[in-house]
Amino acid sequence: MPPKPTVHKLGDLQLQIMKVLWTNTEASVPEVHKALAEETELAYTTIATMLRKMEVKGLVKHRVEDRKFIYKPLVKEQEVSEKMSAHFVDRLFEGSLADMVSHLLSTHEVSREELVKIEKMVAARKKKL
Amino acid sequence: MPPKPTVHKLGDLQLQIMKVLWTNTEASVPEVHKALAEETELAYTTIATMLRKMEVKGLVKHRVEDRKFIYKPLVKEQEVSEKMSAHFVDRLFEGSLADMVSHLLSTHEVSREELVKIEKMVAARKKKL
DNA sequence: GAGGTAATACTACTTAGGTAATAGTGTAAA
DNA sequence: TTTACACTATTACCTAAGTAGTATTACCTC
Repeated sequence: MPPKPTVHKLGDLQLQIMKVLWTNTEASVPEVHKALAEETELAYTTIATMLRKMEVKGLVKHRVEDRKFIYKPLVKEQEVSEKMSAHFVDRLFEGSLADMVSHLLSTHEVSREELVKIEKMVAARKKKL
Repeated sequence: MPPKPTVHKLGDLQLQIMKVLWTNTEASVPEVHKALAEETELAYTTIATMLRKMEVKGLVKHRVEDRKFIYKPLVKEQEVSEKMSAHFVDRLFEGSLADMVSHLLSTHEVSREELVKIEKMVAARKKKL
């Protein structure tokens, strides 16, 4: 098994699959397929193949139970979000979080509630310095 | 020429190249190559090939001048950042800017200055609602 | 025990990004 | 006028993601 999967560049489908696994802690192929069916129209075998590839890559592992493959994540959601975010901020905003937020604020739809939430988080973070 | 390049998923190299073009408003292949030489060790032809591919994709166009290809961006930096950010926030945080910021704040190194900057931006944004 | 059903196994193909070697060409210098 | 230089053109590979068809297997039901 490969030790360190390069977790900062997961494809869209892989990420969707991971999200299902994170939410359910584990899932069989049919379960993943069903969970994604609402968003996309993918063949059953597509999911199965992808999971197999993801296992080779070290993102998930499986055990057999009841003639079914039960897949479990091998990487934490926290870690993936972290790596992906860091990579993204680096790539696009040279690592400046402020630039990123600035950009998002000026282009993204944001509700007052979200703004308040952000303010609170920033304030809290400031105290920790 | 393709009308709408899918601007929300540029590869790393393509983005680096675009950044050079945006900064210089336009650039020849040697110029791009030189600009990127500080960050990576890429063959001259790699840059040339990539620019050709990017032209096919509709990201850039070129004119000939003095026997050289001068490439110009066909998409604005603003637009690319916007699309890429939106896609990213959607993919990873189900579109919630607050979740994204929360995550970044808790995992990313942030200086006091950055926090202050963000606070100001949020406050300014709130007034616009 | 025959057959249907639900899984997995295998194989294959397409596309895009990335990387680069080699071949060709035209201009300027010697 | 020959050659070297600086570009572009052509071609080729590799990898990863995504997508899925076909083959196989095993179990369950009648």
